[in-house]
Amino acid sequence: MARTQGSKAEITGPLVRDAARRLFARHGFAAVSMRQIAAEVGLQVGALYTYTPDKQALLADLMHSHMEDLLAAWQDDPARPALERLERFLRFHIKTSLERPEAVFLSYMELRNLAPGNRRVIAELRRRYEDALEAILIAGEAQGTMSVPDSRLTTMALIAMLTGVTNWYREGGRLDQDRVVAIYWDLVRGAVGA
Amino acid sequence: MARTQGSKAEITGPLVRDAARRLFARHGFAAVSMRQIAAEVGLQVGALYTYTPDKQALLADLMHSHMEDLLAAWQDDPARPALERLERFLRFHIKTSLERPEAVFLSYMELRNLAPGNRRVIAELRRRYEDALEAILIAGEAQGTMSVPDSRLTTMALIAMLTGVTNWYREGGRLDQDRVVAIYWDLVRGAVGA
DNA sequence: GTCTATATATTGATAGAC
DNA sequence: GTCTATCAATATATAGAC
Repeated sequence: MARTQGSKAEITGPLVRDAARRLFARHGFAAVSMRQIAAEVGLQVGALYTYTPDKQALLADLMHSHMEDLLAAWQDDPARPALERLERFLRFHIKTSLERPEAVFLSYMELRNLAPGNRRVIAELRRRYEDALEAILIAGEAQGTMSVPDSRLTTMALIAMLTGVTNWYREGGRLDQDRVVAIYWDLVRGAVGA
Repeated sequence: MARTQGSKAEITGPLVRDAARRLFARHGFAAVSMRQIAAEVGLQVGALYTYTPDKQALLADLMHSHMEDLLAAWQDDPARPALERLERFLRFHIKTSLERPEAVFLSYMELRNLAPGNRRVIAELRRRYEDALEAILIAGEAQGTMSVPDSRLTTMALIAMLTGVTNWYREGGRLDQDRVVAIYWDLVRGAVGA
């Protein structure tokens, strides 16, 4: 028999995660209390522990599922020209960063507040994401369509540059998403000497 | 009469600030207790309050003095070619970031943990620093030596890219500072279409 | 200037009623 | 599944002795 539609657990669980993600991103993991999260959802503290064994697991879970989503959503095709792959990566990264800025910011910033075991796991996932970009730069260099003197440094530089979009972009601001992508693509294309 | 040389206050005060800077940068402001800071310096908690009225003021002071140092140290010459000014800015920014990574990281990340009044002050100083770079990009566009379709976005993108160096650079690692500067300069020069 | 001791508030987490 | 009540730990900050 199917699970009860609209059972409270299936509604409240995601709400708890949403609130935690938002608050952690805005104020930092350590600065947010379980009581604040509960209040944001309209619960009392005790009820949160139906949805997470503890605060640390809540953070780790948010970061973990974000990185898994990211890696699952990124589909590359090594057979295509490297420049085309790079543009797709850029568009993917900016799109994700603007759609889920809190999750991106969390996974980027809160590694230091993870327990060592959790940190290793997330660092490894992040590494795989970085490697996806680096593979494109290496291919571009090999194909002669890019000039990338140090693929590792360039990878880190480009990701830092693109992720920075979460620091200043405001919905409904001066630039819309397509325009942002277009400008970043100009910058990145130039940076890799294409 | 001159102040007593080597009085404890003149030694301990900076030590407190150093410890706080290091710990705040590593674990985040909210995650660090006054007890941890005291222990790092070899004091008991109460003694810290000789050097700061409270924890918030300690953070604000660290960020404030860093930004003031940064702005005082940056000397631009608008009469020089924009490309030359840009290279100097890049060298200055990377040099500072590698010499004082904790201060740079703090001022970049902990705005959110400042009380509103302090936040306004630091945000304004940061804005002035960003404007110093943007002025160079605008001059480059005007001189025809750079192609910068959106000077504000490019400013934010370049600063994010350069500041990212604190995330991965390790003293004694694969690349020394001059090599890092050289590679970043290739990236930046390309990005601004020079 | 630093210590010990302490006031007061808040934290993460648990127990048991409903 | 959520509440109320509570525990033990820890937080910032202050007071007064030395």
